Amino acid sequence: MSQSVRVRFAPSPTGYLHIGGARTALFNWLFARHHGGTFVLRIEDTDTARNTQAAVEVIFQGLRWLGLDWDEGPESADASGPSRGPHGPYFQSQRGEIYRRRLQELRDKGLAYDRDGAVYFRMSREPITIPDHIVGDVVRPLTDREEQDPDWVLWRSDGQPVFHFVNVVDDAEMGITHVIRGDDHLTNTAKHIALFRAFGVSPPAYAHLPLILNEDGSKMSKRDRGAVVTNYEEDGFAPDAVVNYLALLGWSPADGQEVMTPADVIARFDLDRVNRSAARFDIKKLTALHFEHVRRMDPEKFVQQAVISLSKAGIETSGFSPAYVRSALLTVQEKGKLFPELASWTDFYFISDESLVLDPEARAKVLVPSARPILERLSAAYATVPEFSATSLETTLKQLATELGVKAGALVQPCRLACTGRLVGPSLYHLMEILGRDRVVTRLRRCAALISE
RNA sequence: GGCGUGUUCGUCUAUUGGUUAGGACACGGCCCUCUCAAGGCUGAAAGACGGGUUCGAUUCCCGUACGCGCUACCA
Repeated sequence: MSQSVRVRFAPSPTGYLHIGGARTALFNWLFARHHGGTFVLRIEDTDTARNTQAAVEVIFQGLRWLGLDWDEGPESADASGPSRGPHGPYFQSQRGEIYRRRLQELRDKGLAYDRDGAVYFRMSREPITIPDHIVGDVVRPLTDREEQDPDWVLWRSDGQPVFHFVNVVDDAEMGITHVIRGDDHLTNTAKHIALFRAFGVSPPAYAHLPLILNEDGSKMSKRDRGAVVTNYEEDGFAPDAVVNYLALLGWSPADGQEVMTPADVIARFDLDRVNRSAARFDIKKLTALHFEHVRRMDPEKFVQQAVISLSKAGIETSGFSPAYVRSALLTVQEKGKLFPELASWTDFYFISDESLVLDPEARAKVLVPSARPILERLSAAYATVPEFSATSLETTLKQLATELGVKAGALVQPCRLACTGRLVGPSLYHLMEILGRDRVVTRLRRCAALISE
């Protein structure tokens, strides 16, 4: 079956990409990639009033950010624009002709008929078993209401086809082999199976994914910040980390590996290890995964991304040599911070000695009178140390501490504050080496001068 | 209401009749240490409840409770 797998993600452009939708897209994509199949993107934009081109753009952007590329589907957010693949158009709003033809087919077979201005489907009277790869076989008997009247509307009296109909027609036309979608469609799948049979097409395999809930177990709505994919981009998460985390919600690899690149996930992914129960979204675990990904990220890529987020925070690195920017930023890669937080960890590398602002709280705590001679001695020592390298700076500092009869920490803290304006940050000796002798000495002196006798 | 579906540490999960119920995140402690992290060691922490079946149930069956879904000329 490897060659024939065809799956699709069929979002409705509502103006944002829901995290649950992204997870559905991801599982489809993973399944296709794992089996060497085809991932189709289809836009269900039948609600013309609400579905704008901008709304389609948002979906594209979210999928692209996550790295979920589609093999068939639109190439433009414009519904009448170009597309890729032999089964277009991939916007439902452009497929009216196909739907009308399929409706006629049903009429010809005596399976569709008019009633009250709408067109009804002659539904199966028998219970339908839904074979689901995740949930197992689900028998869906008729409801009380359906006992009376099992038929349902295919085409509304306002001239619009209903979701169940277009969904099945498209899946049949596009040769979809596996329908992987949210749990909320499970019960309705009986209708879909009946329709496939009516068309004489054998239904695809089904896999209904459990839902993603908020941390407190409530349902995620667009009002929840975590429900909207673009927010993760804004908050500075690495997309690979989000993919990794999403994959782990409802699925786990047989080997128990937790930190995985998309390629790692593809290699391990299959439907047989997908859960049946809903999962709560845990931002802390996502963050931890983000740290792991950042730490393992290619340094050049890290620097590139860090420069962008620094620029967004108003810190310009373009005035410095690429080598300087690179070595400065790499001192914080191992910290695994979210990109927007990087600014407050590295700003001291890129601002002038004069505009360095000392954190008031730290200043009150560290710049006590006894710190003045320490800073003076240290600046003198650093002004003349032969080699301005991390190791020699460390040796020098520790020697001075011994000489003064104090612990190294008594020198480290004021020194760090003088150089960076804060008490936390990258490795002190490395940061000073990168800053260079002139700036370190200047900053130490300036700081010493701030302390009144 | 009816039908469907789910329920293992706080959270994500492993385990498909026999385990001291494992891991990860978060949390506590210790070590390391120039800060913050990281890392190492370590601690606390779970099978919703009640019945069966079985020599033996987290695992199979039934019921109860609770959550969720569907029950539309919404998608």
